[in-house]
Amino acid sequence: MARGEGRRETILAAARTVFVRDGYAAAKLADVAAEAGCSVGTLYTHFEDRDDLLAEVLRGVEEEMRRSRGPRPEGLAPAAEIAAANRSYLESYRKNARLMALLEQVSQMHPGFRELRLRRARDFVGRNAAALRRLRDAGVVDPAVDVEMMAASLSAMVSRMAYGAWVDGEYPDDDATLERVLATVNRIWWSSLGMRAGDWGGAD
Amino acid sequence: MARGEGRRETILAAARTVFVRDGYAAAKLADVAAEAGCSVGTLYTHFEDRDDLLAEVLRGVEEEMRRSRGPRPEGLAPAAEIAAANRSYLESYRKNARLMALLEQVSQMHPGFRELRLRRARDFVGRNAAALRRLRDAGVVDPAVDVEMMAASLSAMVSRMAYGAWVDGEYPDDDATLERVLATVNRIWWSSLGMRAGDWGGAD
Amino acid sequence: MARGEGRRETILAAARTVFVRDGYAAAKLADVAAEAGCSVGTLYTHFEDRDDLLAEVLRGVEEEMRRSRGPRPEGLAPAAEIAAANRSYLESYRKNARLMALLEQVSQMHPGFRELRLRRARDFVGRNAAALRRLRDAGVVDPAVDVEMMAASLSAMVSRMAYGAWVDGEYPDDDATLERVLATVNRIWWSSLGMRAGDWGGAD
Amino acid sequence: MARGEGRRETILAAARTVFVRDGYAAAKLADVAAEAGCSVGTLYTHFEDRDDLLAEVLRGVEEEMRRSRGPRPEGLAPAAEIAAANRSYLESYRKNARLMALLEQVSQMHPGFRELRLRRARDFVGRNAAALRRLRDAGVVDPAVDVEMMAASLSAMVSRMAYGAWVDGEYPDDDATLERVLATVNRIWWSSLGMRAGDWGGAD
DNA sequence: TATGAATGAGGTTTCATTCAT
DNA sequence: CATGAATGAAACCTCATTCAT
Repeated sequence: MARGEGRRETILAAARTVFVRDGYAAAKLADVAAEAGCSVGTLYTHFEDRDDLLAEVLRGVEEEMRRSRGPRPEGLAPAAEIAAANRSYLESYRKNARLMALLEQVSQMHPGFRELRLRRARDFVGRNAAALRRLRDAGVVDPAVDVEMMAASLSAMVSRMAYGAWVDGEYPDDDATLERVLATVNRIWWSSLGMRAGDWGGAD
Repeated sequence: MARGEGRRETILAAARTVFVRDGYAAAKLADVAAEAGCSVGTLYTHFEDRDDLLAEVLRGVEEEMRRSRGPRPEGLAPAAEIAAANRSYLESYRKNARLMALLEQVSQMHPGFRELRLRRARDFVGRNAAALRRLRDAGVVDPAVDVEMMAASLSAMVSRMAYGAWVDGEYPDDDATLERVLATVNRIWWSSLGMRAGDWGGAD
Repeated sequence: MARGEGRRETILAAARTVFVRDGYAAAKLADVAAEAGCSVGTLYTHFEDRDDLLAEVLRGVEEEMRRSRGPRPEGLAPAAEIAAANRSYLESYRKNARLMALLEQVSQMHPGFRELRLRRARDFVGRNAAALRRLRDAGVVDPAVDVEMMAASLSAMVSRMAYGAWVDGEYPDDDATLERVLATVNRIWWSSLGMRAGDWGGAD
Repeated sequence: MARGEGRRETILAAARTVFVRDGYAAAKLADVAAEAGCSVGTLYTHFEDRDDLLAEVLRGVEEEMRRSRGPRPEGLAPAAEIAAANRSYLESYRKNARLMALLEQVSQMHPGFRELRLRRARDFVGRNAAALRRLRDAGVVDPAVDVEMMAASLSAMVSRMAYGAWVDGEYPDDDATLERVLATVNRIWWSSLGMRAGDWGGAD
């Protein structure tokens, strides 16, 4: 119906809906077409094949998340900066939980999807590692610390907690849960970096 | 062919090989039968269906892991106890990484498999929470701490690091990587519990 | 191959051929496809599944039979009306004997098919009961008669004789058999309704 | 367990239960073995194959029915003799309705089973034809009547009504239904034979 | 560009039958 | 005679992809 770009976007939105709703294995192109209000043949006018369609969906999400995350805030205290990054990550994850689950699922099947997930993870780890390096250079953190591995570990903790909370549904899906998770991971971050309780005041 | 003594075990081993090698979706019963040296029909003499076969494979791994993990060691210092638990978990994960990946993959498809994974996760978290409670009652850990959430977070960190190391292959698959990961997560555990560096001496 | 105009009809005809020739259990979709000159997958473009295909075949026959039977003729003497109805039923049955046998067979397996057969039977009985009621109200038939049961019995007789003649093949499959059966069941109908021989003159 | 004959009878009883309960297509030898308390292999010690087992079951029922029906009663008035035969048939059918349905079902698949059913039907028709011939020779019935066809028709009526009542379940399954059916078919019999109402008094 | 009927490869599942113990 | 694990042949059904209109 709609021309050119509009049609492509419509299909992407429909595919996102269907893939997220039914999972990778159960999602059928016929359903995507129905959701998009076009025929299956049309899908092949705009996308290579089933996996290409999914890849585009995921690429779109990555873009979206990148946009929603602003630049590193200036002038925050280290503790506050960490808290802000964690909050941003958790909120974003909560909003896109079904998609993150989908990404997790498909990343085991095709190397292409795996790269997508790893890129996202490395991006998060990388930014955290940079923050750690700044703190180390500022003398806040013990110089002997394995910065790369610590950034990876603390990042892994946050992302897996998000998975547990909003994909596995291990806790009630409400704001209180987010705050509780956030408070805990923040505390672990700070203490791991050698910050004393006094440094945290009102940080969150 | 065989008299049916080890038949079931033979099939389980073959299924483990094939499922791990090809992934859930691509694994074919014909390949399992070929690997086991029996006909496809025989699989149905011992298992309900394809999913039952996989479930038994995974149940077997759970059992195996449970056995490989001995009882909680007596008389260790808290820091050493934590280190021992983490080492045990990481070593076990490393040995069964492909299966853990498989479990991750299928747990998104069938609730039954999901329960299997969550049970394993909750078991690990639960034991860690118990350890935390002991430390809190002993006055080592700040009484204000959210024990459940902290146990969950620290456990999540360890398990996700294992996933990154041996499923994603983010680091070289050697003993040095295991030690590096272990040192980092131990340090985070200890500092999160308020232990000072002096408490750790030679713990690992 | 074809453009899908008569595709559905082609498949229905092929299915009818195969189901009638091989019976419900032995009929294979591969044979239906071969007979229809299309691939097996195409069957699923037009029908839910194997049973849906058979149901549509049977529904088609029902329709066909309904059309072949005109409205109740006006101005016939009661005896002649009965004779006409019986002739119409027998001729129709003879023409579709294999399908009636198939319907009999499958109606024991799936409730849906059973309903199809019972609907057809009840329709025949119902029309006969209506005729009986008219004759009772006109004083031709003894008012004490159990109209429902008598209509059911006389209908059962006609339908089972048709089954014996053209499914079981108890008599030669020729026009003389039809006339012989018809003469006999007509005579039973008439005498059961208290009509004397004089009423029948040349009725048939 | 039991020796020789006893074992064979046990299996036959089990097979009867299972075939009647599940129908020909759904009946599984494994269920028969379970019901009989033996292994599947044992079934093959006593019977050729699945169909042979069913054939023996049906042959047993035929025997049983033959025994339950006594010799033609002496000294009854014709109307009463007819009524007695009809009652006997209907009662027997009602008792074995599930088996009659099974026989109907399988008689379309194998000629052997078909012969079994036709033999039973012809037996009933034959006895009725003999009665008719006696009545014709005694001058009760019009000599012009087609005795064979009339016997077949009236027999078909009775048997199909029994099917409708106790296989299709078109009426309540109680004694009143049996009496109602019986009264109706008797009346049709009698009037078809030219007997006047006065002849029937208390016949039933 | 859009359509949607046609394709067909391929896996899972069932169960009567056999035969070594 | 009894056992029951092993067999393996079939058949249904799915669905991504194509291509004539």
